[in-house]
Amino acid sequence: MAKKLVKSAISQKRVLDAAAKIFRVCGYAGTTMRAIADEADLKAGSIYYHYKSKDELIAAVLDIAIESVTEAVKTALAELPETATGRQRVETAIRAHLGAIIENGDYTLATRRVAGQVPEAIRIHNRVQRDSYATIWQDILTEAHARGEFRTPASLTLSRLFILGALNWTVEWYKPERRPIEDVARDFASFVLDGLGGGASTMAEDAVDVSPVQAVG
Amino acid sequence: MAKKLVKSAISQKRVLDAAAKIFRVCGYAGTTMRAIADEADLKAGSIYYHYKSKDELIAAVLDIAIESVTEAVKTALAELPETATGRQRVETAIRAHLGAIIENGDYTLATRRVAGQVPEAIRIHNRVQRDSYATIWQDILTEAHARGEFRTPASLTLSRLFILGALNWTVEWYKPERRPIEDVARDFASFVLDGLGGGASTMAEDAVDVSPVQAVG
DNA sequence: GTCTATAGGGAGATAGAC
DNA sequence: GTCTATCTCCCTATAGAC
Repeated sequence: MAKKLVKSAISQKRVLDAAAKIFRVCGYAGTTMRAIADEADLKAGSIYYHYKSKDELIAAVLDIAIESVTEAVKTALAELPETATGRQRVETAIRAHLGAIIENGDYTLATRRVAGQVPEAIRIHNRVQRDSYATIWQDILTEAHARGEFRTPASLTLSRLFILGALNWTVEWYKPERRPIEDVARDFASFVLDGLGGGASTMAEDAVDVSPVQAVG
Repeated sequence: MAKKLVKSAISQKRVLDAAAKIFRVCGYAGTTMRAIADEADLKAGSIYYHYKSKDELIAAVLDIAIESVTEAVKTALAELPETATGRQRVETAIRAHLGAIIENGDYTLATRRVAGQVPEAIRIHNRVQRDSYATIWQDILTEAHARGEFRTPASLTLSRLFILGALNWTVEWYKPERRPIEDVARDFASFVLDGLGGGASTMAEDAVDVSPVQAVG
C-alpha cells in the first residue's frame, strides 16, 4: 500500500503470474521452482523471499482464479437496473464469467490442471470459495424460475452445472484472434436461454467458421 | 488373442487401469511408476515388462479415453432408424457420450488432468483422434441444420463446442449414487435443444435437489 | 531482494536373480 | 512375469554472501 512496498509487490505479482503460467502448462507436480523462477527472470532461491513454499504459491493462484470470476460477475450484476429480467441477468452473468476466465486464462487453466492434486487444507479453502460462487448462479436461476421465465420445473442445480460446464470449457479452445469473447458470450447466452432448436431467436448472423473442425480440447 | 496370451493381457489391463486412476489423481508428472505399481499390486520394476515407459502408458490411457467415446457414439447413432430426426440424433449422441465418459471416468479425467503436459508426438496423435471425433458431431449438427431443425444460422462449430463443453464437464461433478446418468442425459438434451427459457418441453418432472449448492468443480 | 551452493529426498529406468 | 537392487538425475527448501 505504501510506496515502500511497491517494488516488492511488483516482484510478487511477477512471480505469481509466472507461477500460474507454469502450473497451467506443467501441472502441480510437474511445476518446478526453477521453471517459475526462469519465467519470472529470477533464480530459484529468490522465490522463497516472496512465498514460503510451492504450496503457498498454488494456493494464491487458486484464490485469484475463483475470486476474479466472482468479482466480475457480482459487479456486472450490480450494474444492472432493478428492473432487469431473469434472461438479462443470465446473459450478463455469462458475459462476465466468460470475460473473466479468458482474461485470467493462465489462472483458470492452472486451476483445472492441478485439480485434486493440492493438499487437503488448500482444497477445502478453495472449495468454500467455489461453493460461494455457485450460490450466485443458483440465485439468478432461482429468481428467473420464480418469475416464470423458465418453461419447466427443471433441476436448477443441473441447469447451473450445464451452463458453467459449457462456459468453463471455453478456456480449452478459445483463441482471442479468432473472434471476440463478447461474440461467444452472446451466442452462448442464446444457446442457454433458447437452445438450438426452438424459442425466439436473438442470435445475430454468425461469421463463417474459420475452422470447421476444431479440436474438442 | 490365443489362450497363452490371456494372463499377460489381464495383467496389462490391470496396469493400464491403475495408471488411469493414478494419472487422474496425480497428473502427469505427479504420477510415479511406484504408485501405479502399488495400485496394480506389483512392484515398480515389473511395469516395464508390460510398458516400455511412463510415456507409453499415458499414450495408451489417452487413446482409450477418446476411442471409447467415439465407439459408443458411433454405435448408438448406427442403431437409429434411417428416419431418425436431427433432434433424435443429437439426443442419442448426448446420451452415448455421457454414458461413455462416466463409465470410463478414470480415463476421461486423466485426459483432462494431463492435457498439455504430454510429449509432442503423443499429443499430435491424440489430437488427430479428437478431431476425428469432433467431425461426428459436426456432421450431426450440420445435417440437423440442413433439415431446418435449428432455428438460426448459428455457428455450428460454436454449438458443438458449447455442447461438448457442458457434457465433458460432468466428469468433474457427477456422482452415480445421486442420480442415473440417463437422467442427466435426458435433461441435458432438453437444455441443448430447447434451452432454459423456451421451446416445447420434453423434460420430465425432476427430483428435488439433494445438494442445492454443489461445487462447480 | 537476489544470488550461489548444497543438503536430503525421491524420481524413471535398467540388470539380473528367481 | 515378477522380484530386488541400484544408477543417475533432478527436485524442494535452506544458509549465508552480497
